[in-house]
Amino acid sequence: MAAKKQVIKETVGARIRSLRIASNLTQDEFAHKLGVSRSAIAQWETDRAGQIRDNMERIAKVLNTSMAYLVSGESGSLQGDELAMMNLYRSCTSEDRQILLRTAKRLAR
Amino acid sequence: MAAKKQVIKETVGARIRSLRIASNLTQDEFAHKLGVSRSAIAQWETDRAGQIRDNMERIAKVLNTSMAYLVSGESGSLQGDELAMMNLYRSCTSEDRQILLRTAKRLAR
DNA sequence: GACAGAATGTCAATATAACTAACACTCCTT
DNA sequence: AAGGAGTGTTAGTTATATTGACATTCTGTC
Repeated sequence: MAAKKQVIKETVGARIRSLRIASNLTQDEFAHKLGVSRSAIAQWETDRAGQIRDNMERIAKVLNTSMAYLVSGESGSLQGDELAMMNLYRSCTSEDRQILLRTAKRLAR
Repeated sequence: MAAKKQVIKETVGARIRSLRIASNLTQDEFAHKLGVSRSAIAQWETDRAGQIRDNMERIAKVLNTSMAYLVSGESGSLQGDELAMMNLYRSCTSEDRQILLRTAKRLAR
């Protein structure tokens, strides 16, 4: 109810828009991929409405990012292929993680 | 009773509960700090209902954590073996990165 | 065990936010 | 000027978060 004009420049909407454009998607195409209306996208990107969690997860997947980045904008958050690599690594058993680490050590210059 | 394995809480609710208890707060005290009803807390922690963004921000503040962790269960910064893995990955050529990704895809369950 | 008080779980009803559909506006291109 | 593509905006609807009341479990104490 209180006025909540954010001083923070980087908003969730700004990050969504930035990543959508980086993916060469129009709002319409993006909406179709997510299964929501285009006007919902427009409102997300202008921070007029939030997103329920299910949609946040889909957004992160389609834009190859993490919910953590969308929500927080933390620069340390992994993106793209680095995120994919870490997700795979985390879903491995500890034995397989050691295999990956050894392989990476061998390949790294 | 040796060192307890650090387990990543699976759901948002589990993480909220874990942090609330770590702060020695009852649901009632927690609700009062946030300005919401106690039953809302109970439903968050049992994943019967989500939280709007404003409340997520307050939750993170009261529990001394980040929205990113609450939402995704991942801390913004990498640590230990994960950091080692990512450093190695980053020092690989793009060809070798592809190899690592393929290997990880094969190993991941 | 039985009781009381505290803490939490559950459910119907309500409040509020997300979402849709329709329309408006701005750029381009012809 | 007209039309189309892309996006912004608004009112209305749908979906979800939140509340309040009641139920349940847990923890001591007798």
